[in-house]
Amino acid sequence: MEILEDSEKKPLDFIRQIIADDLQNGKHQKIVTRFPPEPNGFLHIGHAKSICLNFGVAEEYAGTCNLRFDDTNPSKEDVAYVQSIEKDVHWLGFEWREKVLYASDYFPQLYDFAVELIKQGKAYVCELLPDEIREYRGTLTEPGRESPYRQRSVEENLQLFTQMKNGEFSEGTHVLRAKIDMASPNLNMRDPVIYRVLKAHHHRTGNTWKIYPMYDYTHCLSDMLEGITHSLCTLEFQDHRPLYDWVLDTLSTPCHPRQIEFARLNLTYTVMSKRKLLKMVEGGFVDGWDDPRMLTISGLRRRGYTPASIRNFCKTIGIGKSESRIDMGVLENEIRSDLNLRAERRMCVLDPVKVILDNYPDDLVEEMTGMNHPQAPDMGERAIPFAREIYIEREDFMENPTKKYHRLGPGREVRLRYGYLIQYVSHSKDEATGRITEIHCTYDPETKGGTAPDGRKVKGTIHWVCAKKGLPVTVRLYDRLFSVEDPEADKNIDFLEHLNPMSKVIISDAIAEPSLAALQPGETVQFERQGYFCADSVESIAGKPVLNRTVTLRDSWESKK
RNA sequence: UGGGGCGUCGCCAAGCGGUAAGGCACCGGGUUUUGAUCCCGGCAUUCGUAGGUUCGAAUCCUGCCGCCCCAGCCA
Repeated sequence: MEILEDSEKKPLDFIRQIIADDLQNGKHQKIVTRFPPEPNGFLHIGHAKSICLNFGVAEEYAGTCNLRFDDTNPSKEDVAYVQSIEKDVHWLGFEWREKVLYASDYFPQLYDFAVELIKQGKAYVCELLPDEIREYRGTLTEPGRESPYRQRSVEENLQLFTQMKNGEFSEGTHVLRAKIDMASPNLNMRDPVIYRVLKAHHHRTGNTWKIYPMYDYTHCLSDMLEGITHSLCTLEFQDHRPLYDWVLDTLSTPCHPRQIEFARLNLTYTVMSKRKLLKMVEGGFVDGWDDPRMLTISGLRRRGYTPASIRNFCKTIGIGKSESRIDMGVLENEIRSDLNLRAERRMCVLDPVKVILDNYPDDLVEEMTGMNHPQAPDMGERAIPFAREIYIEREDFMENPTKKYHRLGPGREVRLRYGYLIQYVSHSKDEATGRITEIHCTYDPETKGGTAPDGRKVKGTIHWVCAKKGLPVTVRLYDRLFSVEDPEADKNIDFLEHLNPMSKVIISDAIAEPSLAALQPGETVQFERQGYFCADSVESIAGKPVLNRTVTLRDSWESKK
């Protein structure tokens, strides 16, 4: 089935308005954006927002978007991350024209620009210690003081910078600083460090460099070198824009990308920072970065989210500058509406209780026919075995049913989906626990398939699985990771205190209709009346899928009762 | 108390001086062999707040209030 994405016209967000204007008034003929992750962690749903924006805008306006790794801090980065990031961006459905780019590819040019800055008298080597630099920087309300090394001659700076490059100084002793304004109300402009000594192994340049450029200095120049027209980043970089512009203006570069900031994504019932995600992984609170409860791209993929649902989600929430927290229900709604169209329907009993049809032949096994998708006959049908003993959901039987409850109970008749109408006879239970052990019913032979020739109506239709032919499966019921909307609301309470203890419930004795044995890893089906379930891509084995619940079906009964 | 941002329905979000789009949620009703889907209908006299300009303001101006970000040799 075709991947559906809503194509209704949405008003342009403020970034697209700027871009459309720039194109229309001729400022640019073609737009170029970039997605610049640091390879120091896994991508999450928040990155997806940025990816959809940058690659999306490029697609919509016939431009290009570069995937560029911002790898200027070798002490935190690793190739393993670049691989997972590339995989995730591809999986979301985006392509980059040129080969993958790296800020580290520009190290030689960045170095030359630094020399140029020194020659202009706009940068100097500072020997203040880290603590001293902080002290000299001043505070939010008091201006900083100038470094005693600020007035060095160009020659001396050149000499010292060369020595830095040659590895003659140890980490923390020398930095190259831009000479801007120690009294600026913007702390980023108080002679920011642009190069530091770092003797770490870099995943791409190895040990050739002993000094590494800082983000602010690197990013604007990398953008410029690639001819980026619009450099889109999150709100916290707003204060950095003057520095971004200063570097490009001071070096009088041939082009000057425009940095535009937008609000990052926040969702209810989760946390988004890399640091906190890392803490959950390292603390063993989740089963790794791709735990289906994690809102990492790899976690969502394993959970059963589709690329289209994530792209639609990003489209729905839009782009703006106000900080917001999107209701998790919006994301869930997107995956439901996508899966509703494409997932085949199946039956699976999660909490089985046996039903015996007293008047059904002892050794007969019939084949019932179920639609793979009631609204899409072209998706075909499958056979479902039926016999005297079946399992139904424990919650589909009630000893003393209320008026609104229209499932099985004393005196009740219900329909077994694609099966027969059955009539309650008796039930037995464990007196000690009150737990129902068995239910006896009779079936109406005239109602095969579920319709009564006399036209009588039954209120309830329940799902079932043949006891003899059913396939035992392991099902994991995943739910929101946290039990409160904003786990970070109270600064005095560790966010981990709010973990939802029921976020992962493993059911090892569920019983599914036999056709489920054919489910391939990564494939998703709808268990009727329950939700969408995806065969786990790493733990499923041939003929025996392990199922992850992606999301439940909407349930208006749950809220009514 | 320095600087930079943000404040439109429960949650997002259009609106760009001419009299409040849309989505999610929610509430009704219809269809239904999934209490699902689908379909119909309802849901801000009001735009943080107080003034001002104007025939006319959510949109322009001023003050006030609230929230977020910034003092890494992280990105």
